[in-house]
Amino acid sequence: MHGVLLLSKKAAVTGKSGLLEDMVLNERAQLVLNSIIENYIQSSEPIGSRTLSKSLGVQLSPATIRNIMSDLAEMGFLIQTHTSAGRVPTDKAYRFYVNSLSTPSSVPEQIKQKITLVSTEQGMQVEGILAEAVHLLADLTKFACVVSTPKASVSRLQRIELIKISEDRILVILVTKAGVVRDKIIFVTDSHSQDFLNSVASFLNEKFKNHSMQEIREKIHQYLVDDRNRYHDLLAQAVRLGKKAFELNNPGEMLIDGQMNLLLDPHFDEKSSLRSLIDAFNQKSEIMKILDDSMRQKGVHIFIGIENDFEQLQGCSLIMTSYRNNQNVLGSIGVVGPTSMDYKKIISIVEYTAKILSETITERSYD
Amino acid sequence: MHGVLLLSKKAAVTGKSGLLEDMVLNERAQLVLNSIIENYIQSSEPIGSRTLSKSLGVQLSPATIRNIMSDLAEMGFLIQTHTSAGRVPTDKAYRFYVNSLSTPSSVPEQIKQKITLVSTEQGMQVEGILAEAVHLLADLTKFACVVSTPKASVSRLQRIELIKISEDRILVILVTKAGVVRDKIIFVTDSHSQDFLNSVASFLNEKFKNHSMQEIREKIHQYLVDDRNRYHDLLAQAVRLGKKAFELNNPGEMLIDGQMNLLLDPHFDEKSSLRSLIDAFNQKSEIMKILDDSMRQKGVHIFIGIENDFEQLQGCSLIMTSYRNNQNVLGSIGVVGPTSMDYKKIISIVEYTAKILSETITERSYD
DNA sequence: TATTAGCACTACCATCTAATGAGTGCTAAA
DNA sequence: TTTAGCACTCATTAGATGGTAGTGCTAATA
Repeated sequence: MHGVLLLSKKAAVTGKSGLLEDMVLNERAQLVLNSIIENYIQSSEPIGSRTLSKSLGVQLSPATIRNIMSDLAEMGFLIQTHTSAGRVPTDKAYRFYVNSLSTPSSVPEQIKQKITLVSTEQGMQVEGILAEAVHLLADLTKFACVVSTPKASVSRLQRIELIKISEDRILVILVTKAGVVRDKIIFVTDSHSQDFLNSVASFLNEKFKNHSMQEIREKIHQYLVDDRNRYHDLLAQAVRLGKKAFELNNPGEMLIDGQMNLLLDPHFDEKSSLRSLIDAFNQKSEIMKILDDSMRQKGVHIFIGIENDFEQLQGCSLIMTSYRNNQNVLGSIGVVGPTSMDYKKIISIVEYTAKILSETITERSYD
Repeated sequence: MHGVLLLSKKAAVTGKSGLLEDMVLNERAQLVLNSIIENYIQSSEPIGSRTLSKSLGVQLSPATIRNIMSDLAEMGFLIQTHTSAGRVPTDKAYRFYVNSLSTPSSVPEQIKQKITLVSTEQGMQVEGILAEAVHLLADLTKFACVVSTPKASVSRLQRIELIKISEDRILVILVTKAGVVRDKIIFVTDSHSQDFLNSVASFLNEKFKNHSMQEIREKIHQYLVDDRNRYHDLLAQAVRLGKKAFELNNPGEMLIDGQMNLLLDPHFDEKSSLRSLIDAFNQKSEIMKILDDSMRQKGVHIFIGIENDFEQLQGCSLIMTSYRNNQNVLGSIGVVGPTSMDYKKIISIVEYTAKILSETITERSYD
């Protein structure tokens, strides 16, 4: 026996029990599986036992590997495209692989250098910075990338402005602490002078500065349920206008970049999967949901294949993470790519980009 | 001879001179050429003389048509992909075809009904309306569509706000008459109180409301070259801040939608042309140039194949037109598609969409 | 008992061939 | 001037073929 180099050879592939249920793979099976996955990520072509035997660090004959592969296939980690083809990892395999990536690999120095956001120097605001970040990410990963704009509701008020546009229209400008400027039109039934609007605005600013939009909406609601006759006219009007001004308007937006990168990927060259992708990106609301979900928990979120709930994207993997300023989680950013992506690399790039993005936006915040 | 149905049969295909130089096509040649183009737009496949003979309204034998085709090919209107293939129109042919479309065909009623912008009802501002318009256009044409955001320089000032963010940063909010809200950060060396900024803002508002950004910049420049000691402190400061505030910052942006539609088009299925397209859309500045150019002149602009200066897009045709409010031309909107697009249909849709967009934005303008 | 060599088998792939067919150009007849 | 007829070209398609990369199984081996 060659001793050291050979790994433990217990019952076939699974752990000591030998049952498939556990899905506890012995060391050697793991080694083989990981090697298949990494090879496949590289080549995008089915991996055969002979190829693997060579590329594998350990000395194992093709026949042995075939046995292991056969077991792995039975357990659902591998499939064959046809009888005499090599094996291809399943979603389950990628999940196993990703879970086994304990130490988050660090970004190579030369890529780190590329991850810088320059738009901030040009007096650009949050949206511009986000656009740059998502473009950068698309460029580095060569996949499609998405980023959600900061949720207004979590952000705190820096300032509100009311500008009279016409007799029945008022332009509301909300500036949040996060550095986001939102504007919208509200319609009113009776006309107000700009002076009056200024008073209302300064009242609202005084009252609500530093409060989150959510809080503000609640407080205003409180005012309204109280007997409003107790308040003098200005206050009553201010509350009424404030209600409209702070009403949740836009459901939040997202920016997409690099969609077309996916087309160069060999995995999406069939027409059917292409169409499904196009549909997916047209239905922004679904992607938005995934982005929103990723906001709620810390760390990088990985959806492999069918793990995401959006059918059209179930041929893809998503790597998502949130970005924040020093106060709040603001939104999330991530990539959409083939399930056979280089997870190690992509995860680290997404993570690092989000980090830089967070730093940049924190710098830009108004606290 | 059959008389009526047969068209004039002068010397071959060109006018009476028989010289190719004129490029004056006789009626019959035009008929054939137009028919080839329309067939090809429909089928995306080379058109043969037999096919044409059937689909043509006039009674002409395949042989005769071959003669005409041969002449047209010699004149550069048609090419063959290989010796025994049917003919395919060249850019020159499309140009001829488009020029001969005298009466702009009207949009079918059922498509007209689809061209409505609803975002305006949700208190959305110009950018939102533009996003909806370009999305709509992409959906109707099934090509890639672009729209440029309103140029700040031509638009007139509705209002400026200055908000103190920190000791050295001021948030400038510019509201233009066109309904565009732009924000940016300016950096200052010495700190100002918010009260002071309010005074400056109200001074600037008073002084410059309804002036175009261009004018404002010029006036401020004038103030600066005048002996500034003649002005009291507020004025001097106002001018200095105003200079920064009104400085041209962003070069204007554009929104793209439906890029991926192009992939379903049979003309872009080769990898090479795909790559060139991806590059094209990554280099927004070049497309921006074309959009800018289309702003300067009235009407619909059509760039067929090589007619646009952007090499990466020379395999495409662009249909562009401007949109406006009741005061100014604000930007332009259009589609990018294969040279074999259905010009009649696309032109009319672009035109009509731009019209609706203009109306919607005019409604939204602050005049 | 685990591993490996050997072998039969499978299915894809690239290459070749021949047949098909759409389309042309030319020529001579109408 | 138009058209019918014919020879010719060339892409596309369908079979046929040999090669290749892979498998599963079995029996020999360490």
